[in-house]
Amino acid sequence: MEDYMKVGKVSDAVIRRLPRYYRELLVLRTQGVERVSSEKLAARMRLNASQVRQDFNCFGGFGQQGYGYNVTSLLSEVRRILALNREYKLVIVGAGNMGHALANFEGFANDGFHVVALFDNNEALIGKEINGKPVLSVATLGDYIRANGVDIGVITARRSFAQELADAMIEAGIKGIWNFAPIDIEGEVAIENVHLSDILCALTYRMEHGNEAEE
Amino acid sequence: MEDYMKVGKVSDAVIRRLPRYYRELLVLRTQGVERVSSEKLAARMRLNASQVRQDFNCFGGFGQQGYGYNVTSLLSEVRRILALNREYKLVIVGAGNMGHALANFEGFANDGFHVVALFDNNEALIGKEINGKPVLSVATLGDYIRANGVDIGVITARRSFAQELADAMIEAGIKGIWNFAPIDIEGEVAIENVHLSDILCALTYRMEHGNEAEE
DNA sequence: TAGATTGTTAATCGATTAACAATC
DNA sequence: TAGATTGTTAATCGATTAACAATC
Repeated sequence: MEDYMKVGKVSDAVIRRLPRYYRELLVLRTQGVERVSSEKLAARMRLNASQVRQDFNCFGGFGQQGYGYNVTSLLSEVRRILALNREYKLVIVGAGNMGHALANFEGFANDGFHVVALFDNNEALIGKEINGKPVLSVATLGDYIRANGVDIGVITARRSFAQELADAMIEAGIKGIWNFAPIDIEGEVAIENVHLSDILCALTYRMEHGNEAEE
Repeated sequence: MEDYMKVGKVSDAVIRRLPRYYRELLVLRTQGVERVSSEKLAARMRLNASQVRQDFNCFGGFGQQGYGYNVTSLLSEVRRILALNREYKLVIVGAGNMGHALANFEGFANDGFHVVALFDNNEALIGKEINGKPVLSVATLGDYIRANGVDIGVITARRSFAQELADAMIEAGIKGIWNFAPIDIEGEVAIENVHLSDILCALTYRMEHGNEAEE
């Protein structure tokens, strides 16, 4: 194992901040900023400078005393830590409105995420194309994943199908699942459950109870 | 102020769990379950029973010793706490794929969220309808919010417009903002920033580094 | 009453923040 | 060298978990 792979158990809070660092560093690079101190980066992100240094030091010493962090090299370290320095094949299961939106998601463009196909059980959709990607029958999902080495499965199907779709994809060797159905998918791969309704409810809570604790 | 309104400062972690309780209680009610103990509820949600009791006791004593919690009445308490016992008017700013998907979002159906209009600056879209809702010019956004008492603004516009759209909506008296643009919107109202790319990056992190710390 | 389970206080654990020696 | 800023240890803060008296 390479030296830079030796990371201890990293807390969920740190993992959630990594993509934010990545995003902020992209902005800094776009602005042509060459170096940044933990203090400046923290101020931009409304974090604490100690926290920024602690976070990066979970993975290695990327800074230099008296100088700070080189934006370009820190960016490339964070990319590597997030495993964004490779390509991913995605399938979207459920070709409804949400599946449609994700098939056109610009956020995929930059970071090597390639939607290779959508799946649905609606005969009217099967055989069509969405954003140039074929819509296939859910019956062929497992075989397609195996045959094409698909990495990530995105679930936008209804709640009642979500877990069995996940099981089928895991069985077929998928590495990660990004679930938008309103149920907590479980399984022995990396899973991110996104509950849009939950976020909306948190919003109404804050609208009602005041906004001090915002994010 | 009513007695039940007296809540101290509630941590973000608790607020994030409230919608999950709500969702789980809806399932229990659907299954016809009449009462539930903190232990059973915790087991279903993979939480700790103490935590469940602590969480509810931020807002009041909803249980009964030796009995547990009545599902129906707890559900109605959580609904009230989340401020879901009223109706909300929403506008969606940005009638692209994501705006389109949200205009059709089923999660809105149950909980009194009503999308009343979409806004875009694309002349080709203005005047059209999406899911029966008019697409209007962004130039009329502020006036529309004022005239119709819109509660929540959903931003699915591009990054470069997002903050100024938020500012305009806040100026017009909006109460909450649900932002999907890849930037952290700031303002003196309740705001939820959803960064789908960030979640996807957290997924690839876990795919690469193993899944022990999953959610 | 006896059993169950809450509400609540205390203990533990982990994450954030502060401090500072190391060093560029 | 002097100044700046890291990496890292220690202190603090807050959230989670355990324990148990109260009570239905």
